[in-house]
Amino acid sequence: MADFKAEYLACPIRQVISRFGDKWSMLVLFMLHKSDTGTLRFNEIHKLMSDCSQKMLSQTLKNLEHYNLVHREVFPQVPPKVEYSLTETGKSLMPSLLSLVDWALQHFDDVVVKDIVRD
Amino acid sequence: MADFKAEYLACPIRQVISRFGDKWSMLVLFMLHKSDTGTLRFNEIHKLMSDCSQKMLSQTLKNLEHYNLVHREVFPQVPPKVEYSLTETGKSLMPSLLSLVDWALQHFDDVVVKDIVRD
DNA sequence: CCATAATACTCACTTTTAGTAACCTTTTTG
DNA sequence: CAAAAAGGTTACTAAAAGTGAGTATTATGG
Repeated sequence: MADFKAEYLACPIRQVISRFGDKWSMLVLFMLHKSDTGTLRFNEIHKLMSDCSQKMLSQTLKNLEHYNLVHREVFPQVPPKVEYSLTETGKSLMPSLLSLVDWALQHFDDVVVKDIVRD
Repeated sequence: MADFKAEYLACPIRQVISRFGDKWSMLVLFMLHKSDTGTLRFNEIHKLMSDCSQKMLSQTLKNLEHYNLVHREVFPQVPPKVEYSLTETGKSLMPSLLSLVDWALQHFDDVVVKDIVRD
C-alpha cells in the first residue's frame, strides 16, 4: 500500500499536472510559442490574455521560470523592460501541447459548443 | 479589441484547459485508459487516486460525463454498482494525453526532481 | 515645475474553489 | 442487532484565485 502510494505520487502525469496544470501556465507557453520573435514582454502577454490578472500572470511566470520552462531577461532601463521566452525544455513541451490544441480544434463541437451556445 | 477578445475567448486550448485542466480530470482519464477492462468503479478510481477526495472525484466524474469524455453506467443492485469508462471522444484524447505523459517522463529530471529532493 | 505616462510588478481584501470529516441509502452478513 | 458495503452528499474549513489600488523610477507635456 505504501509502495503503491509512492509510485502513484511519482506518477509523471500527476507531477506535470500539479506544476503546469493550472489555469494559465499552458496558455502562457502557447502565447510565447506563437510569438513571431519568440519573446514577449509582461504587458504584451497580459494584453494577449486579458482575463488573467497581473497578479496571476506574475505568479505563473515565476512558476514557469522556476521549473525552467521560461527564460526571464531584465533590461536595466526606465521604464523597465523584461522579456520572456521559452527555454529549450519549454520548447520541448510544445509538440505535446500542440497535439492537445489539435485535439481541441477537432473536438470543439463535441465538447465545447453546447456551453458557448448556452451563454 | 472586442473582436480580438472574442477570438481569444474561443481559443481552443483555453476552452480545453477551462474544462479539463483541473487537478483531477486528466488523471481520471489516464486511469480509465490504463485499466485492463476499460472500466473502473467509483471506489476503484478512488483507491487509485487516494489523495482525491470522494467529493472531488464525484465532481470530476460528473464534469467528464457532462462533456462526453466519460460514460457512466449504473447497475441496479444493492449495494450499488456504477462503472465508468471512456467514450469515443475520451479515447480520442488519449494520444495527446499520452504524448504529454511521455514528455513528463523524459523531462522528469529537468523539471521535477529538484522539488522531490527538497521534500 | 507639477501632473501624467510608461512598465512591471506587489499588497490587502473579497470571492471562488478545493479539501475534510461526517452522514445517507438499502440490503446482506456475522 | 450491529456492522459492512457502494456511491455518493452535506456542512464546514482552508487554500487559491480574482479585484482594485498602490509602488518605483524617469521622461515628457503644458
